[in-house]
Amino acid sequence: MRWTRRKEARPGEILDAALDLFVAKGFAATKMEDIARRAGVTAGTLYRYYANKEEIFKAVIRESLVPQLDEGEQLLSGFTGQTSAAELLEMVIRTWWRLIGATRLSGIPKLVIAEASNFPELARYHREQVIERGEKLIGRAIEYGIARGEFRPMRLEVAVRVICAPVVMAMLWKHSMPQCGEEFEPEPYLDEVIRTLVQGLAATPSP
Amino acid sequence: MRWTRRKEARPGEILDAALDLFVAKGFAATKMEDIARRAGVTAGTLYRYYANKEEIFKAVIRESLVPQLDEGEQLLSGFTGQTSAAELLEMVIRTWWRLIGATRLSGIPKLVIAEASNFPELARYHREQVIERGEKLIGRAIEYGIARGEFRPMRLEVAVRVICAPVVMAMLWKHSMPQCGEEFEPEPYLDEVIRTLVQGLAATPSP
Amino acid sequence: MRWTRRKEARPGEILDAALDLFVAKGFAATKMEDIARRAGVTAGTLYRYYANKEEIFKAVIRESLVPQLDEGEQLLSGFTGQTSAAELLEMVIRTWWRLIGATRLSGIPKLVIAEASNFPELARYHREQVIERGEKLIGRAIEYGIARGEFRPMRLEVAVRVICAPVVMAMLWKHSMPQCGEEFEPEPYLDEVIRTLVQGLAATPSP
Amino acid sequence: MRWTRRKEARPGEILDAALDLFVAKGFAATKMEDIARRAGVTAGTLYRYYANKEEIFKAVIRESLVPQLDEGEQLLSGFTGQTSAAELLEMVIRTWWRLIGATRLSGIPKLVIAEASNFPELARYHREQVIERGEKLIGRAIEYGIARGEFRPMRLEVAVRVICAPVVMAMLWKHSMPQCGEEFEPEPYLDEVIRTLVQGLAATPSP
DNA sequence: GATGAATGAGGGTTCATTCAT
DNA sequence: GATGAATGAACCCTCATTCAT
Repeated sequence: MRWTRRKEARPGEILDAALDLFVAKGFAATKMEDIARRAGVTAGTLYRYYANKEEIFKAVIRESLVPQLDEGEQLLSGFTGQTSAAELLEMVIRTWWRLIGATRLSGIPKLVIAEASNFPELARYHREQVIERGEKLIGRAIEYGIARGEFRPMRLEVAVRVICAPVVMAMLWKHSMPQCGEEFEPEPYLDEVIRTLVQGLAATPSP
Repeated sequence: MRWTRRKEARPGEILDAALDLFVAKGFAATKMEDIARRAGVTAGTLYRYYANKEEIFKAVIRESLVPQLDEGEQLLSGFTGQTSAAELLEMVIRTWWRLIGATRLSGIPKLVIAEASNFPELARYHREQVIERGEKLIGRAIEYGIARGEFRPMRLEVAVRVICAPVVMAMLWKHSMPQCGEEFEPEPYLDEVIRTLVQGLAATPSP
Repeated sequence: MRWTRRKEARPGEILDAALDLFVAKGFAATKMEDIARRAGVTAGTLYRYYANKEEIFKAVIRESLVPQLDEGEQLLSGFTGQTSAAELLEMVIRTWWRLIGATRLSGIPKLVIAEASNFPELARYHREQVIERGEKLIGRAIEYGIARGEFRPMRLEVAVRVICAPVVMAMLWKHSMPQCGEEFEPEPYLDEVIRTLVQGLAATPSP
Repeated sequence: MRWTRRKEARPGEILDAALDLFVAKGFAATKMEDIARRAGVTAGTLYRYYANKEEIFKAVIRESLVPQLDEGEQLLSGFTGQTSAAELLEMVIRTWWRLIGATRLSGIPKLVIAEASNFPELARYHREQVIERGEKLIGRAIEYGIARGEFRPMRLEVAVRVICAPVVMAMLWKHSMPQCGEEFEPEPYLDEVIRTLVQGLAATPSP
């Protein structure tokens, strides 16, 4: 048959294909026809759902990361005062990795970083919708640790980045190291990251 | 004669211009004519020195970081057994930032990460010539710390990445955060990184 | 049932919508979907009534002017020998303007002139069905004037064009001048046209 | 040879080709490649000289009509008070026809009228650069005639249009009538136009 | 050695048209 | 009879690359 009624499924299939290709080849090197073929349609069809390539790019970010963030926020909102800050921090990082880092979505940071200068509006959108919310989550964990005396006092926004950096890097490495024949094992790396951060942020033990 | 000097200087001027543009706009969005104009020549001239755009890209990556690494290695080769591992680690990170992070060269990691899949051969080259040497430098500092009992025992190649991650991220943020109106201040961030790493890697004090 | 009526009304509604759009934007710039939307149907439906865009265009031209011409001919057929040629000429021009010039149909000459080379067959049809009949009408008025000695002798087919030109131009200006911010007032213009023609065609008064 | 140094000749050749095609087929129906082929280059080359199709359109109007208008103005600026207004009017019309109507440039009005709605800016430019100057020329002739008592008093801007209409129509007919197998002979038509206008505008002879 | 005019392949996008539902 | 999702052929335009000068 020429077409089956999948109007509702199409946008998702398109974004799915686009995410794979953007992540694999970058924005500019991804051709509309490639996206179309992978989504099982022809190039013209893409334009029924998205005005142009850039809109697809934006939709990919919007539709894929934001829901994961919602879920992450919900999962982490329920911790009680019985959890130690160290446990909370570990939980945040491991949840982050499970929901995003271990999935295809881990390719998005690479995309956003690489294309930030060509699509500043997109970078801003990503910052507002994804980064700021994520940083808030992490910020709360640190605040909690400092308040409890578990973590030493420090500037919140700086500490947040100290924690984000190794996780974001893990996502980037996951997508760039295999290209040069190197393998990247996230697990031992993340274990060590968590250990180092927990110990590194800890309030110095009173003698 | 001035031209002779000019002729010999050309390749460097071209790579100089190309680095600026690649870093600012990415590989695909950088036009040959833009490179030419910025290098003070016309498009045709580029082809006297480089076979095509990809070769310029590769040359930029190849030529730019290696000399800095040479200098870095030399600077750090002279430390004596009197330096503490913590001091050494700080010195490594601060030197890294001074020689690379604080300069235009900080834009290269973004490029390599973004284009790793389109230029796997180049990614491999960069890994061998830059990353591996850098990791070796850092590995030596960790080894030294472990041997002295200052740092707790850990898998070297993992620890190396734990240290690299926040510094590389600083370079990436420096080039992507301004695009979304956010400012990134490397100094307080690096201070905190160093503090956290030093404390986080330290051997736990015997009670 | 309403649909039956609807079905019979459809072609007219389509041509109605198409006329508006063709006149406003030209043939090429008018999209099938725009026509459909304005006619209250979807694009696919147009093809139940017309084989393609060209056929719609042709139908628009064909169907729109001819009925008006019929009416015009009828109105003007009844003049008696008591009317002066000058009066008759004025009546022809004013009727022409009232039935066509003052309506949407005034946009058609622009269309036909612009697309004559792309649709020669249509141009020929328009000439035969519209222009020639119109010219005949005017020709009769002139003949009448010459026969009565009111108008000086002249070549009929030339005189006809001398009379048509200012009226056709009025229709063209009406549709092109507003686009450049100029307003076109047909009434004073037509008054002056009539005055000039009546005096200009008059047999020179015997001294 | 691959290319001969004709940088200076190219723009003219391109506009030449474009004018022919625009006049023959309209703006939208003229393909960039057609223009290129007729100008003896490839499509890409057009973009070295003009940013896009619309710019070519604008350049065609600008470069072709304006110089003719300059010449026309100069030719007509030298008439003395000895010339009768009738002679002057005839001279204006015949000069207009000789410099524009009898040449390829006679195709431009059709273009402008047809595309006025799609390119309002262009229509405005044409009005300012061409029409207004032309109307001024004609306005002066009428004023002169009224001042001398040769022409009857009338609103200048209306009279100007009464005179322009038949000449512009001649240019339009010249380009649209051949498409429907009809031939248009400008000479007898213009003779009659002039005769009618001169007589039609004349002050009525005192008895 | 340098220029820059010209090429031509290829990408993004549009839209008349088709046809399964 | 009507729909509207999908197609695919063009078209405009870009730009890396070439090569006569």
